[in-house]
Amino acid sequence: MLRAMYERLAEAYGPQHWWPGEAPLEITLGAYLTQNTSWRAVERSLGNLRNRGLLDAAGLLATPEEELHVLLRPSGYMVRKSAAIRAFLGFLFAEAGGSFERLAAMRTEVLRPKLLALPGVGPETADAILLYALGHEAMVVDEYLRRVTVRHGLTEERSSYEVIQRLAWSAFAGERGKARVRHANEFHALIVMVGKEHCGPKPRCAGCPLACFPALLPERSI
DNA sequence: CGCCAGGCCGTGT
DNA sequence: ACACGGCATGGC
Repeated sequence: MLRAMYERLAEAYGPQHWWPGEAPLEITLGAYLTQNTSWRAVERSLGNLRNRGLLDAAGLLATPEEELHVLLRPSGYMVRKSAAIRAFLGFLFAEAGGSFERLAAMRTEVLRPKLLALPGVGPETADAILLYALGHEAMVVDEYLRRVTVRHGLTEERSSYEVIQRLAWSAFAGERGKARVRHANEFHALIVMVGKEHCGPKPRCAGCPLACFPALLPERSI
């Protein structure tokens, strides 16, 4: 079922190739800043950093907290996000000498728990960093994917992150290695695409590429 | 004005 | 383990 949805979305929206050529630092910052926040607001904050030449790990770490608050203000939660980003940068230097390449060389099973132990990093942020900044085999689960699976009768309303993640991976059971990474990358990007347009708190099913997938529970509105 | 946005955390049960 | 409120700002 998930595989069919994936292919339908890919057909409808085409290749997303999220964050091609973007530096892993900027991707990581985006992963933090977009928490419960629109991407437009995130771009403003990233623009502020770029204008100050602060898309740089060492430079960011040397930036006073209060200045960071001002720069990150447009994307909200500035106190928490500033502290969280600084904590990550400290981790990056302590663990990998400030090199994303070296960080990426760590095994996922080792790295993921370390990321989750950082302040402001939950499962979605950890997996987004692993997948999009570090190229690991990670599957990102977000509110949109949760709604899609619930509204199609595939998961319970209160399913855990892990349950939804396993279901999502079932779309790529036959894939290995780089192909798996590529599919996970596209899958989350496509879910966000369809999610923004059709999967808000109130579903907007008109014109949705997934509308042709009948809900397994007839009384549930999709 | 009210609701929402690509979550996470501390607290109380 | 799970539910709930708070966190900040901007768009519509």
